[in-house]
Amino acid sequence: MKYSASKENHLKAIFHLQHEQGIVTTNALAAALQTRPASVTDMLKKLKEQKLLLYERYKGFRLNNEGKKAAIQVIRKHRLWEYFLVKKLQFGWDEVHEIAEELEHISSKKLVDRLDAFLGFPDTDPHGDPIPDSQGRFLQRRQISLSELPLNKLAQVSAIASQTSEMLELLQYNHIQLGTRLLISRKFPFDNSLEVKIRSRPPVTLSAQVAKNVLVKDDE
Amino acid sequence: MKYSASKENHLKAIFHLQHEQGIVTTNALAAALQTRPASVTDMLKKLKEQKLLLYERYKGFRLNNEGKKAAIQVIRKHRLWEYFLVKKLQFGWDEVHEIAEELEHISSKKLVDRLDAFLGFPDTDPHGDPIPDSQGRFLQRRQISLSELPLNKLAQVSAIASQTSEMLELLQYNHIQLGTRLLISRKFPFDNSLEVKIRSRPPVTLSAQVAKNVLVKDDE
DNA sequence: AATTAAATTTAGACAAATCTAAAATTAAAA
DNA sequence: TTTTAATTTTAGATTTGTCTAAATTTAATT
Repeated sequence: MKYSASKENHLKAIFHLQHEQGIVTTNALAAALQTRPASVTDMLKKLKEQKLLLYERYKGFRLNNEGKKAAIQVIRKHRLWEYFLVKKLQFGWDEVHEIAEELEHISSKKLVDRLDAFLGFPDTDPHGDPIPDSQGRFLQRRQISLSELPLNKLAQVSAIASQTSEMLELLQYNHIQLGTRLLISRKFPFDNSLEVKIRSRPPVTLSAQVAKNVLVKDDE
Repeated sequence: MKYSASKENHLKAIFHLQHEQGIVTTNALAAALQTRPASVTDMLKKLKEQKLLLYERYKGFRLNNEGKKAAIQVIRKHRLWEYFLVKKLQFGWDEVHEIAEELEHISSKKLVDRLDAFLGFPDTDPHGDPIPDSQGRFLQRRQISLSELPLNKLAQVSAIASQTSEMLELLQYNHIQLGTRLLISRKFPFDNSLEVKIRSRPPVTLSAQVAKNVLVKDDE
């Protein structure tokens, strides 16, 4: 199925917001797309019409399976083109986004798959984001600092940035190690410290300094 | 300056028709673009408005300098992408046109120039058409058979396909050799023979068989 | 030269995507 | 729990590119 560039942009933005915020609001989507809430509402109706979106007026919305599949294909194209621009055409990683915003709407599926092969089936784009494969599967997950993790989002510890023994001791004391599944249950804006929950354990508090050095990936 | 995909398509089609037919008509353009004459007229007004086109109603039209420059940039993009698809992504030369029709509308000038460098500054696309350089100059001209040359269009002999001695003798007798400037002054549909004029000489007649084996390039 | 035919343009409509301003609904605060 | 505020949606307009049908202009024929 082929969708207009504008529809693809909406699908992609909803997918990202859904992923990061759990729930998507009309205002948030309008802000993400640099457009107006009224315009978003118009588009939501069309996407629902095309059975890409679960949506009832005033009651929020989210992509259904079809919508997610479509969004992932756009993301795949975007990230493959970014990879191409940086690795083959010598662009800087910070100047490729705008161009990829255009390239991602080229429709040929065959083109994307050939490009993928030409690039050697990369699984991470120049910004560190995972590139879904031809079937829409993310083989790699995005690695971020624990301090960037949204509230109540389950994640898994994937690396420790600064491996001083003092740091490792502190983490070990708090039962945090590679592979530990955790989520942030509270954030304290005063000093940016975090309350972290590990399954079937009392919550522990981590300083901003520690959180910055714990890298996590989305849990599925 | 940036133009819509539809405008770029019109500019490109006018450029080609202008080049091949000398004069462009509303109907011919509509046919080339698979659209309606009325739609073409609408677009002509907009292109005139934007000072890309010399146009007065009912009196025909042609691109001005600005229009030509814009058209050539689109053609450059189209042909570079075709070259990329065939040489790097292993597409067949006969399956790249449609994809290039989309890619040619990506706007970044920097992208095109980087792509050009990545491809090694090719001067001919996979169909044998010349690729204009970054400044819009055609360094290579298209080679076609004399039998495909339009009426009254000046061209220059660039190659002889079948070099039998009988053929060369015949050509020599008619004062035709590499570099000869000529034009077709008449075509005889009965046997597809041609009357050919060479500057300051009486016209000569060539059979379809001979014409097929004489290759020519546009003269500038 | 008058008539017919072909080409071109205008007039008016439509679809997609967007907008502003006003109305409806939901959420937050007093 | 009213009242107020924020969010979301509707109604109606705008822009771009397209269309059909009718009118106009130019070209071709008799």
